[in-house]
Amino acid sequence: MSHRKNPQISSRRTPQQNRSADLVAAILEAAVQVLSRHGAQGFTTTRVAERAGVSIGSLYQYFPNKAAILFRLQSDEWRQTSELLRGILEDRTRPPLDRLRRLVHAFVRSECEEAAIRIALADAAPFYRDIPEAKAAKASAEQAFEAFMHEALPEVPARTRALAAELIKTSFGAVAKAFSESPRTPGEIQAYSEALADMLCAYLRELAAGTPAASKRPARNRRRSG
Amino acid sequence: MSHRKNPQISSRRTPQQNRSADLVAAILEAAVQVLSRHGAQGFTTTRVAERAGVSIGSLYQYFPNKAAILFRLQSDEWRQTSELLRGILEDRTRPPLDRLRRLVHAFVRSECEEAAIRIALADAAPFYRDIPEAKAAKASAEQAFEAFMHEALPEVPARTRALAAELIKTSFGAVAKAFSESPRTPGEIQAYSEALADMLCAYLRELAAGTPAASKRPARNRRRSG
DNA sequence: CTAGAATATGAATAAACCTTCGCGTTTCAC
DNA sequence: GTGAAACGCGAAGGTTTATTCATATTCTAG
Repeated sequence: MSHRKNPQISSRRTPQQNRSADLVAAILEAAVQVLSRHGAQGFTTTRVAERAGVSIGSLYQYFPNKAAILFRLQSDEWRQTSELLRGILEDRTRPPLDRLRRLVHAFVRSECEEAAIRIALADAAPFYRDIPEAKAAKASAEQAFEAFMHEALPEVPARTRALAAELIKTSFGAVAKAFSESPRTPGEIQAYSEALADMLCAYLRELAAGTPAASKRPARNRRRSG
Repeated sequence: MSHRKNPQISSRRTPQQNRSADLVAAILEAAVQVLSRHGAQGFTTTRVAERAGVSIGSLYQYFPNKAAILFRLQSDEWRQTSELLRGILEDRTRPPLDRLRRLVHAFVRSECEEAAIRIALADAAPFYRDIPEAKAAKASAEQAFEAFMHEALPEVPARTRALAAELIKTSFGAVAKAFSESPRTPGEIQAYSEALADMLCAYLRELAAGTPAASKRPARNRRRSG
């Protein structure tokens, strides 16, 4: 496991004039296009610079290396998605399970849009994975979700709740990503989101109803505190 | 999406004598070691040959390219896991939900063993993805799971069941993979598997009980045939 | 034993790629 | 207007990597 070098992320130079800000914007837009057209494998600095219509030297004025560009794209994306999810989770006018259902639909839909770029970004994950700054972008949504779980399962022991939270977060993101990998019709997307929402809601309902399925589960391996 | 070249998979030459069979075996074993030590990024044909103690030329006698080696590793792994899962799913002496619970535990445990190689293989997926031969290795488990779902939800409409099957398969694999990516204690693994099993079982139970949570779900967006 | 097939070798080839550096150009503060 | 700082450029350096091929060695049938 000693093969992962922690790449530099902070930019070499910070844009101060308008033209350089435009240049950075052009690079980022070009990066998205290159990534979705050529995939993670074909994502090269030369191609990005070419597509952006700037010199390769200019690119390296503002990004210390290739990984920094990829990280920036992923980071922006996380931030954007975080905003979306937080907005839904914090709408206290609706009951929790209703919000969860909306969350699923919104997220799956957002994953299916621009699926190409999301898949490519995921493929490129080895380049920027393990960067501490990565978690900051997702922090907002994480926090909102913690609050949500607390609201949805007030009676459940903290340990159980934390476990459930992680499980839902994980399955949520992973399933949506897997689903976005092969193209589907809007109808399929709708039906699938509905099923995923059904599953998560069923789980939460069972947790809220007390020890889940105590009579139906084999008695061994019970490790609940109460 | 024109960037994916369908790589050659079939080997250039088939081993006929013992020494060449040994050579292929040595290469595959070395490939596993290189992959888990250096990751998908550091997986190079030179390193594999070096590690295996054979010449790079010999490697190319039996594998047409790098992707073929990776594909072979993934393929073997899928076959192996398929066997494991099928064995559990087809044990008709236990009730379906009990089998599902066992399935979860077995799968998560197997994913957590040798996590390094599994993560690296997933990272390398862009190299061998979209190869038709890939699906054959998983077919055995797929089929067993279809049968299982039919047994577990006999009364449910086929459409709903198919949707649930895909959802469970997807979330199952994705969650296990995500979970294996960061190291955990055996206790955590156990607790997490239990939670995942709880979730899947809750869902199946609700499906089996008829239209799930009809009264609790908003009336709009109902698209069930009945 | 021997010819031919199978096998093993590794230097060489060729291509792709990341990143740097020196120099010319534009902008801005004064 | 002027000097300095910011900006933009792209050829060139240097490394890595996949793959080939001519040659040498080993095996096996007869």
